[in-house]
Amino acid sequence: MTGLVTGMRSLAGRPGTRGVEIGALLRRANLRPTRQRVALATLLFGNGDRHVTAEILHEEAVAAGEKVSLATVYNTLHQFQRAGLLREIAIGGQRAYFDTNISNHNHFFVEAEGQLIDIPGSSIRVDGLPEPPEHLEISYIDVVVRLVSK
Amino acid sequence: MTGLVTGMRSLAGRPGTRGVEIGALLRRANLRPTRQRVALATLLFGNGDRHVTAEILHEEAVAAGEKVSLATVYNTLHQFQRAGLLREIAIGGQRAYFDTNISNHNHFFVEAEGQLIDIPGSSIRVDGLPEPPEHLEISYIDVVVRLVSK
DNA sequence: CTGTGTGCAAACTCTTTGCATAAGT
DNA sequence: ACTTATGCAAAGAGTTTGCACACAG
Repeated sequence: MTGLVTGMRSLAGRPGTRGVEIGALLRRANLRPTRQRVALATLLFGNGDRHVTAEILHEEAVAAGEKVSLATVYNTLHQFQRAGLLREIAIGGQRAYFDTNISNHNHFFVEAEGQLIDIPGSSIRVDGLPEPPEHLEISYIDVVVRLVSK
Repeated sequence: MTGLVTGMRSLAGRPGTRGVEIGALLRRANLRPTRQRVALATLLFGNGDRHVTAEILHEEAVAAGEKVSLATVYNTLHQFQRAGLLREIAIGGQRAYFDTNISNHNHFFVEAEGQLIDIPGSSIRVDGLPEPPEHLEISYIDVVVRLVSK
């Protein structure tokens, strides 16, 4: 059995994401560039890869002076996810994390702080995976490396 | 960089678990063998490895004629987990899964049905893991292989 | 008896939804 | 104008908690 690079199924590539291109990014995803979406997208994609919860993103938007409701943040995160701009990370617990890095990669999870750290997709290889049951195929492989204090 | 077998930190070994030993199992964990705990432990450990949610276990207990409240099922699952008899699996979503197999292993997750399937711990190897950040060490490595219909 | 466990209901957290209003094209 | 998005508040899931009663040792 040969090694497998982990990560999610292939997605449409995401364009460069600085400043003024946010509108185009949204339009390409068939999402109207409303004020709220632009604000959230700017927070998410305007400054490198990020891991956010709905609540964190909402707080940031409010702190930045944007009038956005938490419900809209949830809706928007899911719209972005459907559009392939975000990926949801399963870390257990009740809070949902979204990752702006949609390329092949995995995560360290610092249990004490609920903090996620990227592991480049090129580093980890998973070997020895059994065949999936009949009629099922691998969508993607999640690797979460849990960290605790030494 | 060398390969790592995935799984959780080492735990006190669990004894064989058929029939009459349940009481001893509980006592060893410093948990009084109450009627409810014995009933739940029997459902959990009496018949091979299992993956349950609180709700499923509660339904089974009720179906088996046991008078147990859902709150007690939650309490009991967490007590068992603290005692090292169960492990919680992070599959994302809001439902918490508990696994009676506490040895090194990982999971297929059938997204359509919310079903978990064990992958023996001896099969999977993770290679190429970067060093964790300062002062942190690996607690365990979660590998969840998500499956979808072909 | 004494202390621990249980059951119930209420509280809590996170998330989703329905519907009137607002905004984009 | 026409359609889609937003905001609010309420509902919904899953889970936890407080406290009186019940039970194991």
